[in-house]
Amino acid sequence: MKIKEHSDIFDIRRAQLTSATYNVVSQKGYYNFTIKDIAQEAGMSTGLIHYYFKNKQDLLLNLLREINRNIRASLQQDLEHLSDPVDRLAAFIERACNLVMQEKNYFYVLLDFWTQLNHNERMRTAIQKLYTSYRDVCSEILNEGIEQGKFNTIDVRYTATMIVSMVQGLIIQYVIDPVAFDYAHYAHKIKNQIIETILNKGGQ
Amino acid sequence: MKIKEHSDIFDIRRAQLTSATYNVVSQKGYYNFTIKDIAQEAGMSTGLIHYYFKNKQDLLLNLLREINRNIRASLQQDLEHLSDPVDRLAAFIERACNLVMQEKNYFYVLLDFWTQLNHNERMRTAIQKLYTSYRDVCSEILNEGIEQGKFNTIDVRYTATMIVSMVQGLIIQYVIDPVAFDYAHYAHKIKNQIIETILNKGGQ
Amino acid sequence: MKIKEHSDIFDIRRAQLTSATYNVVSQKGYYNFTIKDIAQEAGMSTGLIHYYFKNKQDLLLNLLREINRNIRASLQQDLEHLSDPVDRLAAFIERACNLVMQEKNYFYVLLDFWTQLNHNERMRTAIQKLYTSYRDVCSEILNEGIEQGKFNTIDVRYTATMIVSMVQGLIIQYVIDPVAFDYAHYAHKIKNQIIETILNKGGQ
Amino acid sequence: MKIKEHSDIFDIRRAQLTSATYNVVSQKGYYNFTIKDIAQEAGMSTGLIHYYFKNKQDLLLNLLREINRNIRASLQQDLEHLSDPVDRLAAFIERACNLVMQEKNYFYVLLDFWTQLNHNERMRTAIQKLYTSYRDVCSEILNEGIEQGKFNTIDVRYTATMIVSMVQGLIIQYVIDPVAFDYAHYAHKIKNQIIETILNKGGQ
DNA sequence: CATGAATGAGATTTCATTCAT
DNA sequence: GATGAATGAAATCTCATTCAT
Repeated sequence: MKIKEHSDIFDIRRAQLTSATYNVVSQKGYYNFTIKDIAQEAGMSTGLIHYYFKNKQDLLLNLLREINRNIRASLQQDLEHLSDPVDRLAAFIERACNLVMQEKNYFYVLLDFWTQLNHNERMRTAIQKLYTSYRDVCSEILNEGIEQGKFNTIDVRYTATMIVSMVQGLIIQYVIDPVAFDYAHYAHKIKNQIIETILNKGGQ
Repeated sequence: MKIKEHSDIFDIRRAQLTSATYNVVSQKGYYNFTIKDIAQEAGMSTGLIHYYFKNKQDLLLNLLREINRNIRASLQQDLEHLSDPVDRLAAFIERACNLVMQEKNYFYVLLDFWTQLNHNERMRTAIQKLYTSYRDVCSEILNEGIEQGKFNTIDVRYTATMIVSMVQGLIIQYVIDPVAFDYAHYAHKIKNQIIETILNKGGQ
Repeated sequence: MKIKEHSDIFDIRRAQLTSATYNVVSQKGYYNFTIKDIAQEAGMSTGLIHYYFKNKQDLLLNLLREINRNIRASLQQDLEHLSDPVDRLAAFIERACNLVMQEKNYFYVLLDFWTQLNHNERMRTAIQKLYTSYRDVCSEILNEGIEQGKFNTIDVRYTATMIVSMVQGLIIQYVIDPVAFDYAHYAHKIKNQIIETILNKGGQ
Repeated sequence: MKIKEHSDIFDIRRAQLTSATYNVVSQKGYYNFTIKDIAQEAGMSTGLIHYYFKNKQDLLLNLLREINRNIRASLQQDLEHLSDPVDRLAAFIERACNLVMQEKNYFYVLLDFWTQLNHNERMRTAIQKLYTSYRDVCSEILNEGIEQGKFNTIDVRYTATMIVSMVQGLIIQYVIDPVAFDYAHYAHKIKNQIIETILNKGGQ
């Protein structure tokens, strides 16, 4: 009971702080925010943050993992009610492309985390998991499609990697220069182009 | 003479410092290095750095511009002796893909600069220029190919953006996780695939 | 309660620091002291000073305002229990002249602040307020005296300015060269001379 | 010959630097200027300054002495062609009051030097000399006037000190707050008032 | 004489972390 | 659990002065 209560408050506080950290990092950037900023955003004292998180790094690592969880959960949610591999692949691409339009900060914050790739083992692992997951999910869809004779017989790992490349590459160009091209239009176009390319027209 | 000499030393020192900054940022990361690190790397006193650069920001901006200059110059060098659009396109893709293998730090440092997109006007502009340049160069090659009837009649801006997406997307996945797939192989494959796709087989 | 306590400590620390600053500036001069000096004088760490004051400027501005407050309060205290304009004028002059003898540093520190007249808007304003206050208080006394027929009908603003000039001019000469003349004697003399000059002898 | 030439250049350079220092201190303030500022103003290198002056202090001390020389010379020039003590006293007051209107910076720079009173023996001495000189010149005029029966028999040292007080006190109030009163008018008024007061009307 | 590059000490300021309450 | 005052290390930047050329 006691423990349960404690655990509840503990989890709630950690969630509050993670959320506050996301907001603060979105606005001020990964390297320009202070513990005080988090405290103010969360409406707590600075000291309390170190009660719930070992240190700043720990708090940030937690945020990264939370973001990863959210992205994957959201992706899975979008795919789970679809059964046709073609629909699933379309949804996979759409979902990834739309994320950056719905919540641009998501990607900015992720970019900031990338700078830790070389300097923080655990963060590198977390980032790697996200992209591995992308490729895995995509590969799974491709395999299903091939099994069902709806997709051409392609190199699945390579194709999955290329699909992720196209989507991520487009997103990055958009994030760097949002007015350089019509992102929504291009996102739509690559979805069609990808599906067009791998669709087994002679099939059935 | 006098002026030339002065200018020489000034330029030499700035180049030394820019180079030292590149080395230090490569190793320690954009946000973890100090002016003292640069001084030690360059074998100078800390004060001298502020004699040649207004402040840390100024030094970093200079490094970014230098990197941009180098990338573009290197790209241009590789393309200028080729005349056939097919060769040029192949070289464009190869060059971009190879860069990260030859000098992995190049990309890590660039990633670090991306975190300034939201916080530094001038750096954003510099980064945007690089990617605009990528798309422009690629578009130019595509246009040549179409004019010469070697490429299909495609949407040039879109296709250029997609090519850049594929290359950059692949690079990013490689940088995040160098052992997740056989980068060199995939890089080779997308080059062929891209060219295959836009080549006008009915032409001539 | 809670808030009050916090406020108490906050105010106490600020007062301690202001006092420490006064001591340090008195000894080392406005431009030769460091934050570290203040910290040592107050027995605190350097970081704490910036916890209570935004920066060095803020701390100094606060000191100036405190000095102003003290001077005015002390002046008012000396005058409030006197009702006869002649007594009040005598007290006004005496008080001003005595201040520099009781606490010579007061004036040295003020002199230091004067060097900010051209370079710091808020300090200029604070300094101007002090002298405006001097002239206003003096004018008020003169008006009372005239109304009561005890003083000649004189140009009040001009006379007030002249009285302040005589006092301040004497103080400055004393501060510059304390042994050049018998300050106490001269201070006494100008008080009598001023009163003698404006006293309405035909009155009553 | 050689020595003479050397000496000429030496003096010229020192004068140039003193003048440049005055300009720079006027604009930037006593404590905010750098050797580089002086070098730029004088069109020399920073190194050369230390060839002609031992250090920054030395340069400033020289400036103070130069200002003193100028003020005294200018005062003497204005007085030397006048013989009547009344005229001479009027000129003495006028000249002092006008100086601040003609060249406001003069006084600002002097104020800055006053902050050295407690911290620099030689500067204190230089400043003291100026005010001693003021009182001496004034005393001399008063003595002449008394001898010639034109002035009342007054306490000369005291009166001289008071005259200097009135003038300096007015100037300071003007410098602190140039729009608080009509300085030119008040300056004119005190001149008349002073002369009126000490003029021996029963005389002759 | 003259230059200006180079030094290096020192100053302000920031901030993660701790800990007494 | 919660607070926020306090610490102190570290970082950037400034600048008088020196000295090789």
